[in-house]
Amino acid sequence: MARHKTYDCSAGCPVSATLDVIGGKWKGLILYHLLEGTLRFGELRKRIPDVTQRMLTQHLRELEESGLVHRQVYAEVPPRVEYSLTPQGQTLRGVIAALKSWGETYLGRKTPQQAAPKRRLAAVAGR
Amino acid sequence: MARHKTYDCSAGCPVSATLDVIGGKWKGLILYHLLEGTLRFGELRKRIPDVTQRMLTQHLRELEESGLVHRQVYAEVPPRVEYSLTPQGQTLRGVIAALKSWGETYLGRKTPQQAAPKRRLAAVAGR
DNA sequence: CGGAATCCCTCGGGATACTG
DNA sequence: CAGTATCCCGAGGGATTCCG
Repeated sequence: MARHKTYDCSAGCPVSATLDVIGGKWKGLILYHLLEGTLRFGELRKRIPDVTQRMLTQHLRELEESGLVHRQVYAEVPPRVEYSLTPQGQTLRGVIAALKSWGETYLGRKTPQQAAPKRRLAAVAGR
Repeated sequence: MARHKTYDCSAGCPVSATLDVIGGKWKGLILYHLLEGTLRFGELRKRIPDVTQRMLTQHLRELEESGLVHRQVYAEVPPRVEYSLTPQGQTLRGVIAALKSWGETYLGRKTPQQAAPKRRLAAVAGR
């Protein structure tokens, strides 16, 4: 999103800024897996089965532009490209951990499907 | 309408699950502001200047469906609707705090602008 | 005041094919 | 293996208007 979305409340809302950086459809997963160590392009694909190669490439590029991911190309045949987190990327560990932790609790809690709040007869109250 | 994304790696990736819930364009901000207390619709709009009423309503609905936000309607004239976090929504405090904290550091650090890693070596295609 | 309903356009992102 | 390049569609989201 680095260059697409343009709500530049960049200066005012760090919360959004962070979400903008890690909020892509697959960025959270990519970062999560890279936190465990360096991975080749193909390895990332295996770990994130549903991502298309196009999206994986694109998101990796954006993460690279954001300074979170390092891309190491080896001049070999066949080609080899390894992705790893930059020092700055490593600082996301706590954030990702928080997201994961909360997500686990959330998923576990809502499993039974929380009946949709029927708003047609909205709850009314006086005061 | 507009159910959020539906990549149901729901079981496998809590990180994505969380991002799916708070990753909307304005959800982070909405949650952030609601963490400070109950707010009326109009008050939220003022705090998030760039959001349109349509998007604000839509995102609030999704957050409500996710069980994070409570919507309290008062049968008055003129109408009054107050939004607040549910107990479950409150559990996001730590997550939002982490996002905010990281974002502040990130924004501060990248200010000098980390020149794009131009790999325009063989790249010819422009547009 | 706080929406709901319409219109409409952008662009995220999937599928597929080709390449160094 | 690790990408690029195209095509293309549907969701996301802005602006505007109408309503209880």
